[in-house]
Amino acid sequence: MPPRELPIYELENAVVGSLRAQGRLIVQAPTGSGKSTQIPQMLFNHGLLAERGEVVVLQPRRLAARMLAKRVAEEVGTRIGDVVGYQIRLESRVSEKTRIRFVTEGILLRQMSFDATLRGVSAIVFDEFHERHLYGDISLARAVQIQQTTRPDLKIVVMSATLDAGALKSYLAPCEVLVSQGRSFPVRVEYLTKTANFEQEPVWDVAARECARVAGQTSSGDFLVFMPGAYEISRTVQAIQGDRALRDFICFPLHGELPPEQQDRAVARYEARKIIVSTNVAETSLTIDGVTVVIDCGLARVARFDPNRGINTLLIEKISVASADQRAGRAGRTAPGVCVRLWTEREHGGRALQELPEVKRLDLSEVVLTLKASGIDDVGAFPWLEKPDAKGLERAEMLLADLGAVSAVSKERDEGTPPTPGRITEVGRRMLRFPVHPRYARMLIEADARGCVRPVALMAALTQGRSFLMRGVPKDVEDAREDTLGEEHESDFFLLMRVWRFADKASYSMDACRRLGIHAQGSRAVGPLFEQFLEIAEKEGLDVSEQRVDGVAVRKCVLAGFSDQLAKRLDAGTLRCELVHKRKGTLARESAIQKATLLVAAEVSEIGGRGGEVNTLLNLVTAIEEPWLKELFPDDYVNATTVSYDESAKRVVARRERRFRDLVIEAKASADEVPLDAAAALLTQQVLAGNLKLEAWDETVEQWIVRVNRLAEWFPELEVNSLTEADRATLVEQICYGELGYKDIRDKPVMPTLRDWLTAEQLAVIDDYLPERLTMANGRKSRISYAKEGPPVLSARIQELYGVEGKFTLGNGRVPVKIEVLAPNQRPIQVTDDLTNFWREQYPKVKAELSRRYPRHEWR
DNA sequence: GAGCACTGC
Repeated sequence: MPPRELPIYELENAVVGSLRAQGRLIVQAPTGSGKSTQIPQMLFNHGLLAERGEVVVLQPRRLAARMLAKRVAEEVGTRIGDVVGYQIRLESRVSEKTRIRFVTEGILLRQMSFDATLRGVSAIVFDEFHERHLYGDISLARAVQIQQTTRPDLKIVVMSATLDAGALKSYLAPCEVLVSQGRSFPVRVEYLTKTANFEQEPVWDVAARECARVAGQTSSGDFLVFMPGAYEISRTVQAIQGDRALRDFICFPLHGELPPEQQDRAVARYEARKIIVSTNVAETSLTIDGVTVVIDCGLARVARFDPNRGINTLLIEKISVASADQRAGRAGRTAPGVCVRLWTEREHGGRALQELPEVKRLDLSEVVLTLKASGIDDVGAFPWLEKPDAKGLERAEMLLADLGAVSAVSKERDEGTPPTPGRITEVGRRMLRFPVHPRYARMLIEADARGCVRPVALMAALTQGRSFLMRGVPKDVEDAREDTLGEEHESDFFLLMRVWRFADKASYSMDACRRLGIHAQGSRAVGPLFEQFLEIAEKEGLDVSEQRVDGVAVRKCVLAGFSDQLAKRLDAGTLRCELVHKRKGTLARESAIQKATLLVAAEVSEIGGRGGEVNTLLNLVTAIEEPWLKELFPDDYVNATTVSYDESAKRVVARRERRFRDLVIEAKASADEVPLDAAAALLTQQVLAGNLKLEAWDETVEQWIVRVNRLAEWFPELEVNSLTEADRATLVEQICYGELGYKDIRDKPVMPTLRDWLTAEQLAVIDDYLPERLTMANGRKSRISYAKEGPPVLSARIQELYGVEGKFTLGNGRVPVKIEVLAPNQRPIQVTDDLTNFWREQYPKVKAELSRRYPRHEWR
């Protein structure tokens, strides 16, 4: 189609007019409308750029940047790199003459962080903004800031296929939204009428049943089934192949871990109708022709970063409405289609509209460092389009401080007050020159001091992209790996290096790579990155000379970058580990480092299993020697005798303990003497927490404490100190003093210690003033109970009270006593403070009733 | 029966 006939040209006048008036614009238009190629040209042709200014078009993918530049160059009629150019990592085709420049997201953000005025840039176009990549969000926010301050003439255009334009519009206000409609084939969406319970009927069985049902209603077109992962896919394929109604179909699995030829087989065209069972690869990246039926289970595995624990998670979640629409659209590429959703319409209404933007899901440390380099210290106050969780920002600040990239964040602070924002340090600025995660940047700087920049640069390059070592390979591949690569006991990084060297030597040949289970494409990308890192390192004055590789030096660099992921093996026999920060994890099966007792994991991921159980896996492991901890982090390594309470022995013991931050590396009982006050304090803690019970501390003791407190209250002239909760702890501590174990304190008398609370004079009167028992006029003794509040209470059965009259008092008549009259069964029937009154008023009625119920008792 | 898919400097 000639460019002028593209649907986007309906908007030409509006685009130009709006940008002249406001400098900000949102364009909403679907794929195929021509917006990516034509809007930059409109800006250029209508004089919206300064005399030699350029329009920078932001693309999320390198391939798109390159292809779009090529197309636009053809349309403009120049060679690429002339008026129209592109710039992506490791590749730049621009010149002095370039006025339309397609770039990928990282390029623009770097340009902004090194030149805050964006000299030479007249306009920025953000394409595919709905994908909401982290760098897209940040770049837009920075562009708006720059426009508001130093560059009011800068034009900003945000474009997307689908967009929640409301939030964006108010973020960019004042700003117009222009909409262009697209064209596509209709897809009829069907829902289940009843919620499926995948616990009872597995998702693969439901999917196969729906396939069979729809197959009976259609006579042509292929099927595409979406599943969350490889395991569910293989079960679905089995279920489909076992279904007689589907025997005319051929069925293929499709996911990223499959070898390329199997992926090709799934996508190829056949005479017979086919069913492809796929992960999300088929949602966006792969297009499959001929599909008219989509069966969508509505689930996907989603990767996130949990800032609370500093752990990556990969768990099965419900997909959003936008993602479900994208999947449904796969049925309407070539003809009208059907999409069956394995959930109800009602449940659909409760789903999230969009996936969470990256800024809510990813580790933010690199972005925070970039912002601080631009002078934005308080990143919480940055005008985020969508503000990340405070926890995520805090986590990033902490990591950067640990790495020395940011001046230390004060760790002891009051609950609720935000941390003081740290400032970027000189080391932080040097780190930022390297386009890698701050952990690896820090390792490169450490490597300079230890003479191992080359291997560390290679390690950084090896971990940039996807892992290129296939998992779960067959036994023969495993054996081939071991034969070719040898054993490794020090670091998974070293094994990866050997894998890459092997692939590099074999010129990334498919055959050689397949033999060892290597993704050829992935390993091919390592070399150029390695070169780039070495180039930057050299420019930064690091020592990049070839040296004999010192494995110890390299492993120390790994420790410098990942000290917060130090782990200790719990037992020689298990893979379970304990990490710094009270986390737990399991050594991954595919790690070669199965024997180390102390290690650092460069990858910590939480993975959801089939039955919903969750596992934290430690991967990309490096064995660590304990003395390095002291060498690299002298302030965090402790080797001291500590005194602690041993729960199983119920005893305070001295231990020789070696610790890194809060991770105990080893604790051994020590013959050292235990200081008695420390022992008493620890035992007291256990007693007060209710874990240990002092048998002698009974109800009588509690009553005694109440009596002391009431004595202080009612007889202030005695100057008795009342006994508070804190005093109680002091008393327990006094009782425990001199003892080490529970067996020493369990039956230890407590009253002697408690009696010491009072002076001799006070002791002399307490039993007199506030006695435990009171002798009444008839000669009988009755118990008196004291409570924290209210008068003392004398309780006695009616028969015990015969012959007693009037009121009772204690303490020389100062404290009136309540009398609780009990029935023969000890149940209270009346509370009174005057017995004479009771005998006269209530007793006759009580007697009538009770004497009938208890005829064998005496009733006067 | 441990583990989606991407992408960028």
